[in-house]
Amino acid sequence: MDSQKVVRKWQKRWKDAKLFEPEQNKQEKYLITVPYPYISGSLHIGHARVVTEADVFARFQRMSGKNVLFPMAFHISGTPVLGISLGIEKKDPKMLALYTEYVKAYINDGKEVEKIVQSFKDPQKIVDFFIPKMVDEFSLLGLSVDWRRSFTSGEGMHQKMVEWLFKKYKENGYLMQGKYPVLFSLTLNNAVGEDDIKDGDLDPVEKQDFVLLKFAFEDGFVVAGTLRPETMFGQTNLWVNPQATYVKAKVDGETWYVSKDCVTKLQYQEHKVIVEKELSGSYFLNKKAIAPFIARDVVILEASFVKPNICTGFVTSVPSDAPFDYIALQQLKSQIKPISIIQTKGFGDFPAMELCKKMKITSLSQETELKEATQELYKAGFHTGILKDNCGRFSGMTVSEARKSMRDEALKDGFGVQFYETSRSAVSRDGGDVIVAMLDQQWFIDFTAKGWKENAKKCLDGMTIQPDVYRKMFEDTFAWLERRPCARRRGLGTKLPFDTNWVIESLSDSTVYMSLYPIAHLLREHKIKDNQMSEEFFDFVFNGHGALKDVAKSTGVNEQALKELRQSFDYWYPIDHRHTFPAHLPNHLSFMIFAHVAAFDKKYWPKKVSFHGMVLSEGVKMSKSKGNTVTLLELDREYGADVFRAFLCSTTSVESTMNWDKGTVSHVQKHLESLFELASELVKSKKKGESPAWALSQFERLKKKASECIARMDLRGYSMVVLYDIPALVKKAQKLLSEQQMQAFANLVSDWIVLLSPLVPHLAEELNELDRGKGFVSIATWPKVDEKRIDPIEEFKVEAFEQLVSDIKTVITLAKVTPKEISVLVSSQWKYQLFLMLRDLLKETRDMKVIISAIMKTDLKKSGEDVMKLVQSVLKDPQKLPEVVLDQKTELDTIDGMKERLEQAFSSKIVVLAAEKSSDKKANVALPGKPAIVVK
RNA sequence: GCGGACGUACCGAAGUGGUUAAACGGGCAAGCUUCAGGAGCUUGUUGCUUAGUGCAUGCGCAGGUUCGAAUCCUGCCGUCCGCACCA
Repeated sequence: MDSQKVVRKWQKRWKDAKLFEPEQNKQEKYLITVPYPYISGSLHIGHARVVTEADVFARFQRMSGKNVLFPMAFHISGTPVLGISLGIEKKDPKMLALYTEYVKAYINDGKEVEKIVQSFKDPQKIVDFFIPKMVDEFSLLGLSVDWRRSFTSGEGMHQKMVEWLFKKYKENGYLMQGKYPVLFSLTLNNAVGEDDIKDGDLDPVEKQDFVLLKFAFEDGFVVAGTLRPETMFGQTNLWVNPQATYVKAKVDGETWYVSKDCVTKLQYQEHKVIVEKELSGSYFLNKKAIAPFIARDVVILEASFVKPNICTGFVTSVPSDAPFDYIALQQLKSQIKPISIIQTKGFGDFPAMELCKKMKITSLSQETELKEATQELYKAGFHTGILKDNCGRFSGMTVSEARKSMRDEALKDGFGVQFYETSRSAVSRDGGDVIVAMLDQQWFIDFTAKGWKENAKKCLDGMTIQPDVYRKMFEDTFAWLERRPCARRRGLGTKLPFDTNWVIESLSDSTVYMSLYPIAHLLREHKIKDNQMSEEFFDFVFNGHGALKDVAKSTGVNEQALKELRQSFDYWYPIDHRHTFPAHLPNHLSFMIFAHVAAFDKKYWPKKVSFHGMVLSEGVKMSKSKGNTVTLLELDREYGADVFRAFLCSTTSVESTMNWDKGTVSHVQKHLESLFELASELVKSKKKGESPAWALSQFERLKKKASECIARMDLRGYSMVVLYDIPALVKKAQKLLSEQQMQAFANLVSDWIVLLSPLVPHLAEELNELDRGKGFVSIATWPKVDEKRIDPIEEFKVEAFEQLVSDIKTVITLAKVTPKEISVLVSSQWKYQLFLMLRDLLKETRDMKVIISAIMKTDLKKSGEDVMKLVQSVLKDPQKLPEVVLDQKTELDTIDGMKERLEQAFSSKIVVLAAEKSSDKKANVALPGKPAIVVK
């Protein structure tokens, strides 16, 4: 079977038949969504997981009689696309290579490739190039997506809808403005994100919150920064780098001494700085300054580890708790002794000294070890440290309390100033320095606004969360959500409608975009212009607010169109189901809930979220550098959609990790091929007739299991049944049934094909074409389970036969004989009576006394001793009691009926007897359902 | 540190108080089949033991609740994730 050909054949037919383009009707609807993907190049199997799982489930819902809408759109907001453009423009070799490779996957002509890559200097060109490719690639998976309703977050309808949302936020008092520190590129003169910073993804840059402390020095202050104000009672000296350049400057009217590099940073953090003169670091050597908190003279010593481009270029020294300071003093052979200030669990008076000794650090050149030691002490101190008696009014506080109190006091009393610094030195993609800048008037979403969290909680309480363990995480997230910056100075997206200098940040603009799915194609059809999609417009379409006539008048949209839009929205909304990744929980999904409760009437709040697991390739995370990325193009070429779908769903439960491993994938591929052959064989051989009850019963049972599993989105359980259990049953039937019976049994293949359809739709369509010759199995009705067909007794008889065969084999092996005659001795009559009684009794009690006394009241008493033994052993090991207890006659007849097949199987004479009629001592070991076996 | 999840065979994994734990998939081994390869089929894959279809052990470790625990509770060990403004 040529998978590519089959995939394309059916996808074309589905498309031509508009099979997955639903409109509102009288049926119950089901709107299932997945996160819209961000464009970033070729799609790979990581992207494929969420859509495939959603698709399998969507197909099942559709076949179960619901009107299912599975739509998809594309996200282009934010800075990553800009980062790509910038990288290409600045000829970043990595970026060029990456995108050349992406484009090459679609375009053969080398010159054309280069031309396209160069065009990516314009971000819109990236969007225009990749989106059609993404649609094609997703389609290759066989998704039942209605592509008519797709849009990007850059389109007018999306932007207008986001504007509407933000106006709602504003009206509700959910927005506020304030100061906010951001990473900032001096050359780009703009805020930057992870994507704009060189190696920002590998080694993320954070903003660290320092306190600058002022040390009275000459006519002003030497200023040193610290992350650990709680250690200030342990200060012994200051450090300066004599090789670096410093300045004397007026900062907000005071005279400060700081490194030259610090000046710009101070300016970007809202300080007024006028440089008076430059000074060498050596100017400060061995001079004294007065340390804050301890109000004592400390000497300024030289230290090469002090970097002028970090903070102010001065560092205050706390040798008791800072490994760098301790080692630096050691190397200087200084007389200065550390002052013990913090009691840290697991350490004595001088943790820095202890740790350095333990880690064998003796020199400042061991920078890596020193950093590690600093980290460890920082952590240990923060979690377990308590300030000692020599720390003034802060004595007895924990480190975390003291850090806050001392910081607050320093800021309040004016000898400290807040200052942000990057966690490492960083440059933007164009090579310019990245610093921390303070933005004024930053816009925030204020989740703490009155009533908002309560409503969000109400929405959550009404939602299904699958699996439910994630509910608590939602609750925790809601609890700690406070204020979130929601707009930036740059990036693609929607401008804040009431402050157009700002672009709405990309997570905040993608919270309610699903609301466009019911109407996107209609907006296009009716040629509704951007400027017509006003606040009144969305109020009407989304919430039914306002009068049709008024809205038509104010927007210029005709009443019929408005009515249609409104009806379509009201039909499809709310979202019935969103399938997504747990990483979205603390941000996107929580924001989605908050945004819905902020802007939509209660009946449109989302109803269900389900979560899926991670994706690995060959046991590790997929990444370009590891070379284990599998793109959807490769997938299509080598395996085809059905193999992926079957592999994903059968090897991985929805919530666990999928590991793409080629060995297993090709097994699945082969399995599908043989499954196809098996099913085709059934289609060809089926004839009217009667197949035995046990086989029908087992098939019905599997059908039931598959239906139950897929209904609760247990895709793995469902896949196992349709891919493995059913073929195993077919093979068993082929072995045990006569030709005529098998031909009759083969009729079940039609149901099987339907059951396969959500999972492997292309293969199922092929089979269906063979079987019925027309129509689409993709929209067939899910088969009903006929409980009446499930017959445990008939099934038990077959199992008993198989068990008997296996037992006889064991006995033969143990007896080491080639049997001429095999006797099957069916248990004595009284044991059936006992087992039946025991089965009922065991349902009520496990108490031996009660059971025995009940049994001894009956005529079983005459077998007294044997009964006791048997009851004891059954109670000890209740599995001895078979699921179904027949009577002696039925068992005899059943086995007698198998005689011929047994004789064939063992090429031996078979004698079937009741235990009572046998003189063999083995007859006693026979139990109901477990006859004794004697080989001769 | 806080919060959450997990720990079952050689591997992935099913089973969440009661019908033989390990279904199912894979690996490995033996046998059959095939000119060969690929593959397919059968059997086996905790230990002990046996003239008889057996017994014992067993779900990270140690306890507890229960007639009965992989499953519930407690403690310990180990692994993973989140703790934000980043899509």
